[in-house]
Amino acid sequence: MSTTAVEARKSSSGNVSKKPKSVANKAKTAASTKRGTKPASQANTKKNNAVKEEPDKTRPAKKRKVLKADPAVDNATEVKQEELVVDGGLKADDEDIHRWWEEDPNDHSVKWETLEHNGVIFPPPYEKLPDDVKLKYDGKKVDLPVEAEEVAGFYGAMINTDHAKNPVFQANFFGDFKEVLSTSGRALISGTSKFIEIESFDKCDFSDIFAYYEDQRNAKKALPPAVKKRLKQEKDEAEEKYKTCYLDGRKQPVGNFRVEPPGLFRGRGQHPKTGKLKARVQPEQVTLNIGKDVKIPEPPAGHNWSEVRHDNTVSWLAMWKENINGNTKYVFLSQSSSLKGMSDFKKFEKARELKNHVERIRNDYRKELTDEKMQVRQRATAMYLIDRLALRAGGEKGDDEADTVGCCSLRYEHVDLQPPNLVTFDFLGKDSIRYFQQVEVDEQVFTNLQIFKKEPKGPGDDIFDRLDPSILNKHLQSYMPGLTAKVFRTYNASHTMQKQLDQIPNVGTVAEKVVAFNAANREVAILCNHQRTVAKSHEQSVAKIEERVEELVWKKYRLKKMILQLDPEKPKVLGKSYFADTKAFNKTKLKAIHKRVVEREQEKVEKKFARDNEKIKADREAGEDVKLLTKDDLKERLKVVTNLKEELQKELDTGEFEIKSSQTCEKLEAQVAKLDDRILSTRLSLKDKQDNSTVALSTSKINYIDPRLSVMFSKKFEVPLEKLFTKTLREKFAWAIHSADKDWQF
DNA sequence: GGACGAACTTAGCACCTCCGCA
DNA sequence: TGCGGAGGTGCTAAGTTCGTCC
Repeated sequence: MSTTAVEARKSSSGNVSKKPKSVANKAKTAASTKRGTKPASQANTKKNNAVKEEPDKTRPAKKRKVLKADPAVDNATEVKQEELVVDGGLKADDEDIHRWWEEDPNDHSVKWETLEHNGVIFPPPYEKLPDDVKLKYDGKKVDLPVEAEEVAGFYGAMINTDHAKNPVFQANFFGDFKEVLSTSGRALISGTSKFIEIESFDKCDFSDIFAYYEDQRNAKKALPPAVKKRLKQEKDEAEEKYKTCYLDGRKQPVGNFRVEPPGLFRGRGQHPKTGKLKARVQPEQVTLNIGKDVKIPEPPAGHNWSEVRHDNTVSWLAMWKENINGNTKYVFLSQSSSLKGMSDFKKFEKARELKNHVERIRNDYRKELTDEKMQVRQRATAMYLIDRLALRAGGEKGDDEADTVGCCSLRYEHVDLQPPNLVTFDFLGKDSIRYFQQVEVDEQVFTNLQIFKKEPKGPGDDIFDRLDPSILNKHLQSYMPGLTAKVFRTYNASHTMQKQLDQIPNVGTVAEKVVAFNAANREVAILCNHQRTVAKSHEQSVAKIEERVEELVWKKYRLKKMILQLDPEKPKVLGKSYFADTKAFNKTKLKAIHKRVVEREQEKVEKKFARDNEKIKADREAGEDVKLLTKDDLKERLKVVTNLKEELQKELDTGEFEIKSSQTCEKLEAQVAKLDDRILSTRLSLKDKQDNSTVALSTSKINYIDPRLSVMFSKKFEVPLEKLFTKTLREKFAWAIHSADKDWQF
């Protein structure tokens, strides 16, 4: 990915102009969006599907149907026990494992027969600030009604964040804060009955509130480990019953069983509503979905649920509507549940099915690039971009959302054309992540894009004005049931990973193989434009590693100088090139390195001294009869530093090195070789760090790369799966771990 | 056939934990 | 052994897709 893309990310606004509504002059001849019945293969959900379930002993064992017809899952039926050695902690012979992925996937959109759960956990009620912690307005402390104080606290706790510095965030927060203030009472000058009107954000001083919450955070951090452990245990115990549910009698983990706490909406990019008050959700707003004839969880005392449903065609356990965008929030099962595993499995099988159609689809869209009908030509061009660049479909967005686009919603200003066939894409995609790519495209694609940008179109106009995702997807369904634009992303990601893995030679250490695996993963992440913010400390830590490399090279320089000092004839034996780097340092450079090395050594001694004294202090408090270290002790310890300083100065002045009598040329050469190894590995890790600084590998690993590829790699290359999948991922992908062998192919 | 909404997947960030290095 | 930082996890925003309604 280009550096430019990264830089632009920092200011997520990018340089992309917002589409003026006046030019929303679309002649979108959208085809019918009326859809037929869901294809069986897609609407493919079923009951009795748990991964690590605790079987309900009261129920008869479920009948297990083994698939034979579907070649895609043939591997699943042929797993040998000994191949399960790297199965992520799941016992190979575990009879408790419900192997739903080996069962008949025929389905009728029923997700469960019985469902039992304990509802959701609500966030704790607001705790008032201590009396001495107040918002200051115009320099005066003010008393706020408790409702308004809570909102002020939301902002006050985060004044050190980038969000809080965003003017839109501030304006939205302040607007809602004033509204809460007007409905809940008025602000008083603290300790008086005098009202004060809060009208200007700039006159608000949240620093006391911030300091209070910061203290709370630090106090929590500083708790003794035993207390932390106890608190965690208490929390776990209180939450235990919400963490699991029973789906068709099998115990399943629940995902987000906590209702989202109130706060300020943290919209990404230039979201017009960022900073608005996200209201506290009351039980009266929450709808539960649960099986019939089971105990309905009690709402919190004095409250009622909005509704209790028994809809077994959906997988959510609870839902409510949030107040900012009117979106529905759901409580689902956890990623490691059978229900989610099943839909993951189906997603990847769908992508694999595309293999059988992709050539035909490509041939067709290549032909259609010259179609007379504009809509067909646009569709073919969009298909080309989705297939080659892994773009998202790109649905239309409203004015009350951040201005981001995907393929179908690309606008004039997002695509720059440089003849003969170079296209520059520059737009903000999902999460306002900048997509910046220069690509050489087919001549006809280039010509088409020129046509789609022709006058009278200008900035703000859609490139694909005859197209939207529903038209595109409807066309795709004619090739394969359930095929949508999104499937191409999964297909291309997994296909790329397979190709990359095929190129890795099965040699070297486990660590080397993991590096190669991650490099393959990185190719996929780059394809999908998965980025992450460069850590604030990144530059600093890179500089630190660079210094470390420089010092290693300097150490090598000294060793080689010593060899020459011991035996000036050595270049004849080892070759002149061996000593070439003894000329790499001039006096200025050496001085700088010496200074750094001496300072660090001094710092180390002083830190150790302080630490030792702290320990002694603690021992004394515990009643031990020990004396604190004195300034003289420190002086004594610092002698090592003084000696080092003198030794280096002498080297600089005379060019002569102090060599211990026990040293020999052979020993020094061995040390040089060791340093070479260290320099190489440090440089490699630095490169890895820099290559990965802006690329997020996890998103593609979690969502796009068929996990069976990773399992195959683990087994074929004898790399423990723990090196590729975290514990959570091993749980999420239990189905893949149990169904892929070393020969599995996407 | 467009608007809207439900249901689900995909996504990055923030916080926490734990491991390796000095 | 203590500390910093990498890696892991939870949270929730932001997408896609598809069905319904008018």
